[in-house]
Amino acid sequence: MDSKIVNLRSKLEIYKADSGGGNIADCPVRDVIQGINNKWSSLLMMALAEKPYRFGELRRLVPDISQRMLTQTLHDLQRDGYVHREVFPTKPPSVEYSLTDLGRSMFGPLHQLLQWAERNHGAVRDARAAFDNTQA
Amino acid sequence: MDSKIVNLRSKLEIYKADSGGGNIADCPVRDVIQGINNKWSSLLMMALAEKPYRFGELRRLVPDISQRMLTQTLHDLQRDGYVHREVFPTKPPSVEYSLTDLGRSMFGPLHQLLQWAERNHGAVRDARAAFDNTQA
DNA sequence: TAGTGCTGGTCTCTTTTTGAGACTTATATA
DNA sequence: TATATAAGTCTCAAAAAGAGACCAGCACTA
Repeated sequence: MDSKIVNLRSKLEIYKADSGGGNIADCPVRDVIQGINNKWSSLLMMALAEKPYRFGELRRLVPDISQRMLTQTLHDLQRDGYVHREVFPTKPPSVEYSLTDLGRSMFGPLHQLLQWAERNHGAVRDARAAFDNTQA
Repeated sequence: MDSKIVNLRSKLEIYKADSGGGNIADCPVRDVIQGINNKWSSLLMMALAEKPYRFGELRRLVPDISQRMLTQTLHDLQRDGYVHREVFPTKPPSVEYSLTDLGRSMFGPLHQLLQWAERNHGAVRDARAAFDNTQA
């Protein structure tokens, strides 16, 4: 069982935990991925990859995000270094969010995944329908 | 504001909602992505990309997933067509999970993203430290 | 023959996360 | 004077996730 954890670590060359303790849970890749892999992050990355947006623009662009989660997700993206936040001294002050170089770098592979989803959503929809049929 | 939604749609060529209503919320890409983009899916995909595993093996492989979420995530991955579930008539019966062709196809771009995370977790860690410093 | 462990789950309860929506502060406009 | 706008915060309710007990059927052991 433990040997299988080691096995997965080596095969994927991805589970190189800094701790060295072999505990899959404090794996740096998971740490990074969980910042990217959540409901709103990829959507906001997608928007900001197009061009910088202000807070209110993003809110209108993604109407079903709550203000609370927009604030929080942008904050997390900024903390992880993907997004730059700039305040302009207008009245009232406006805030612009844009991708950093790191953000643009990360958006490369993310975009590939999004494109896969675009190309294959038909297949996924069919799979769901088939599955739901066999269950019923 | 509505023109900006259309703008994002066209630029990214990704928001082609079946509804045609222009509502970003019922976008097929988001529908697919949310199945992939969650805490445990990518981790289980990563494990199954290596080789098929049984339920209990996966549980030991990812010690911090609850049995409840393992069941549910595997179920969702199966429903979306990424994972095949096969019951073997051993005593007690064992269940093996493996990737389908669709699953392997999706793992391609997902793997690219995981590799990005592997290569750049240092940069992300540094960004977090810097951010936390300016806040304190 | 009673006890233990293995399999792959489900069920219930608690904790965490998310969502909905009111509220803020300062300024500009009607 | 009343209203709007900006970018949030705050509170409360709802949804999702985690912890851990429990289940059935069979094999092995004492």
